[in-house]
Order: sequence, then C-alpha cells, then structure tokens
Amino acid sequence: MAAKYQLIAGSLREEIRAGTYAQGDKLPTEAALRQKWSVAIGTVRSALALLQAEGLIEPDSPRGWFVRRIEHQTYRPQSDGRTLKSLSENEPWVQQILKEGREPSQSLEVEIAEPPAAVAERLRLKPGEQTAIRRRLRFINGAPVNIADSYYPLWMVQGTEVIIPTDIPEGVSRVLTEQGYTQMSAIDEFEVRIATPEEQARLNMSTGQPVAEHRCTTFTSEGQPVRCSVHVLPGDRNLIVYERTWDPHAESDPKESK
Amino acid sequence: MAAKYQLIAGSLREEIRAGTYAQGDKLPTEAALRQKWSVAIGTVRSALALLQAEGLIEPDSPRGWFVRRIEHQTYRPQSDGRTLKSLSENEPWVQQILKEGREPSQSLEVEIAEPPAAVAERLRLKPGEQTAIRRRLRFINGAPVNIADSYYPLWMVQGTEVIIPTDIPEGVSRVLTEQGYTQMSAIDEFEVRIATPEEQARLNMSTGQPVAEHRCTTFTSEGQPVRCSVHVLPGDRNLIVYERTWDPHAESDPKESK
DNA sequence: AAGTGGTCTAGACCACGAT
DNA sequence: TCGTGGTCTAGACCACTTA
Repeated sequence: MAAKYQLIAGSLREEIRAGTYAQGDKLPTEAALRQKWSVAIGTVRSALALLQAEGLIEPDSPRGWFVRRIEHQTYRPQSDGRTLKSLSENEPWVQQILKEGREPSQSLEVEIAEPPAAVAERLRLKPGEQTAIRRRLRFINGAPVNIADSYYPLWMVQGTEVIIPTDIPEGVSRVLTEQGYTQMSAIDEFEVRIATPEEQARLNMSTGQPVAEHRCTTFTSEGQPVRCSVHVLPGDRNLIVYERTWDPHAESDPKESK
Repeated sequence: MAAKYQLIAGSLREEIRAGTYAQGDKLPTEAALRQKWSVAIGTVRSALALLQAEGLIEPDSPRGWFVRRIEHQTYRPQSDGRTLKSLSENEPWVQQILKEGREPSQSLEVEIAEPPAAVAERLRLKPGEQTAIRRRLRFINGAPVNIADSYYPLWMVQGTEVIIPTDIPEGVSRVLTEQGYTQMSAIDEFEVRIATPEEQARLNMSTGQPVAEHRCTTFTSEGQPVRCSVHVLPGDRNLIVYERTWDPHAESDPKESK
C-alpha cells in the first residue's frame, strides 16, 4: 500500500466514506490534487482510475470528477406472477422499497431470429430453430433501468399477438395459456459480471460497472419450456428482492447451510 | 471510438471472443503490443486497463497478462431450508449445475458485537443492541468462494451453542427452534456492486471485479426477525439459482410484467 | 541475468462546456 | 476565452519470477 496513487486513492476514499464528499459532489480537480500531493499528473490519474474502477467516482468531462450516485429500484422476479403481500406487510423497509415503485415507461421491439446459445439450450431448441423475441428497454424518469428480452419458441406463438410489437392486454402469458401452454414453474438464474461495451451504451452506464444478468425460464406442468427471459440489471439501479416461506407441514426445518 | 487505446482494446477483445486467446491464455507482452501498434507504452497500458476493467483480463506480474477464468459454483439460497428436487429433475443443465456441488471447506469465527446499520435495521434492534455474529469464509479447492456472516439478536441466543465457534449439528436453526423461534419466512435481497478493497483482500479478488451482496432476513410466523445473514459472492465464482412454482389454485396466472 | 508488469515523471495537444 | 478531463509521448527505475 506504499504506492503514491494508492495513498491518494485511499485518502479520497476515506473522505467519501466520511461524507466530506457526498453523492454527486465534485472532487478537487486533477491539477489541485497534483499540487496537494506533489506528484505528476499521471499519478493523480492512477488514483482516480482506481476509485473509478471501484465504482465510487466517475468523470463528467470537462466538468470534473464526481461521486457516483446510486439509487436502487426494487426488482422483484416473483411479481412476474403475483405479489406476495402478506409477508412484506410486516416490514417497513420492504414497504418503503415497494412504495418507490414508480411506473416505468418502456420501448418494445419484436423480432424473429435464432436465440443465443444459452437461450436455445434452456428452451430445448434444435440448432437453427427460431424464436419470437420481444425486446424491451425500461426507463424511469427517462433513464434506462434495465433490459428485458423474452424469447418464445416460434412454433408456439406463430400466428398469435405475441409476434406483434404492441403491449398485450393481460400479458403474453394469457395468450400462451390459450395456446395450451400454461406456465406453472420457473427457474431463475443470476450471473453477476461487468457490463459489455454494448450494454454500457444501451443502458448509458460508465465503463467497468457491474450488472446482474437474470435469466428466467418458465415451464408447463409437463416440463415443456415456454419462455426464456434475459434481463440485464445495472447494479447501481436495481435491488433484487425475493420472499420465501417455509411449509409448516414439511418434514424438515430450515437449516443453517454447511 | 477513434482513440488508439480503444482500437487496441477492441482488437484484443475480439480475439478473446473469437477464441484466439482462450481462458487462462497469456496475451502478448506490453512491449510486443507497443511494437505491433507503434504506440507509446502508456497507450498499450490504457488498452489493457480497459479490458481489465471489463473483467476480461488480469495481470499476473511479472508473468504477463492473462485471459480471466470464470468458473461458476451454484449458489442456491433456497437450499438453506430444503432442496427443491422435483422441479430440477427435468432440467439437465440444472442437474449438471447441482452435480458440481463439491463439498466446500470453511473457516468459522464467532464474535459478539454491534452489527452494521443495515443489519440492525433488519433485525429491528435498538441503537447499541448487540448481536452474535458467526463469520464464515467458504472455500472450494482452497480458493475462497464466498463470505457468509450471520447475525442473531444476542438476547435470543445468549447461553446457547450459537455463540460457540463450532459447527452445530443440524444447524443453528434447530437451536433457534428449541428457543421458540422457528423460522417460517425469509426476505432475500441482492445488491450488485464492485468489491470493496477489504473484500478484494479477503476473497483474493482482483480490483474492479463485481460481487453480489446477499442479505437474507428470516422471521418467525409472528414476524419476529430471527437472523440476518450477509453473503458476499464474487461474480466470477457464483451463479445464483432460484426455483419457483405457481399455485394451480391461485386466482391469477403468471403474467408478463409491464 | 533476462524479462515482466508496477509505478512514476514531465511534459504535450485536443475537444468540449461554461462564462 | 478559460478550465476541464481525454489522450498520448518517451522515457525512467523498481520488484519479482523464471531460467
């Protein structure tokens, strides 16, 4: 920890944690830091780059360096189906989170194409089989909050409203049920990684910032995959929340996992 | 995208995606890239720093730059209680994930102290109230995979095995049930962010890499918080998996969320 | 001993936004 | 016009690993 740039970064990090610089505040200019620490400009920039990589600050050239804001929207995979009100009613901090639920706007595009390999695998498609893709980009206050692309086996939705780029009353699930494919179960996967350059552009993120990629695959009671959704959630704008209950009549109690 | 360092980074990124350099492979040396592109060494380093921030490569001085490996362990919050076998039996890719479940080793420390503010809030503690903390660091093949710290209100576990730093047969939950606090429900929260310098050190991560912070709060049927666990999961080593089913007798069907 | 990345210097010119 | 960060140059010495 002897390197100068690390000392500078450590000092700034501490000042940010202590509140000397609050969210959205402007840091001293590079030239000011250079003078204060008597180092070359490159050294100051190494320090700032380190804090940027930690997600603490971001540049807004030519205005300067600023402490990043983080504002979490609640992301509730379970409310895809219904809301679990009973549980959360007890919890003020959950209530508060739920109240934030401003209604987002969104863009929608529909496309028919081969899905990525990960999606094809989950929908159990043969190589070359096509899917209907509904691509949504969700905004709150004009700022993109997440990407949500849903993939359906083409044979399942051919000739239905699903392949028309409009909102569907009561949702796509109603149409799928009418086709005889009622979704009865789902598997959610979350992968945590840095945003790709494409995602950075589409979601207006700064480089090096993390996202959660949420893949949700739904099934009929017979185990037929119906839909695979891929959601990309920027870490600084989303808080993922699940609620669970244990069946009082089950044979085993919840245990501390080993 | 005209900057030289971005062109160099783009070229390397493409080669990595195309498989020219596979996971674990060594990239050309900085000197070699400098010659190939006829730029100053600082420019090459900007390019490498960009790819490092994207999580694609990492330095292993003085050996060189290497394509990062990602190896996901499955992280299943629900198996805290029981396993949901029925659903996954249909899914080969889930089966495969489950099979990977090599038994991890772990370290355990117990401490009695005030919890962080976020935990105190979730356990509904008054300022100054203390908790029993069981800190675990989990390893697979000697490599740390995640941090798992569990907090219990001290009054609830005073005088029990919970405050002794040994593994507890059948888990802490058995003890809590004996004390009259059976956990019946839980709220899971996931926050996605860059690891702090402390976490980087504890989990042997490189700088700028993302983690999921999983906070799990459990409750009795009366809504009394029993435990709050904080898990820190490095993104490149964990894949979070949930399974859900919909009640066939419920009034509403799963819908595409708006 | 040779080669690697880690750190640092001391400049330079540029585009862009605010004034 | 001035100040800002963005990019780039052309070096330097260091610690460390491997041969």
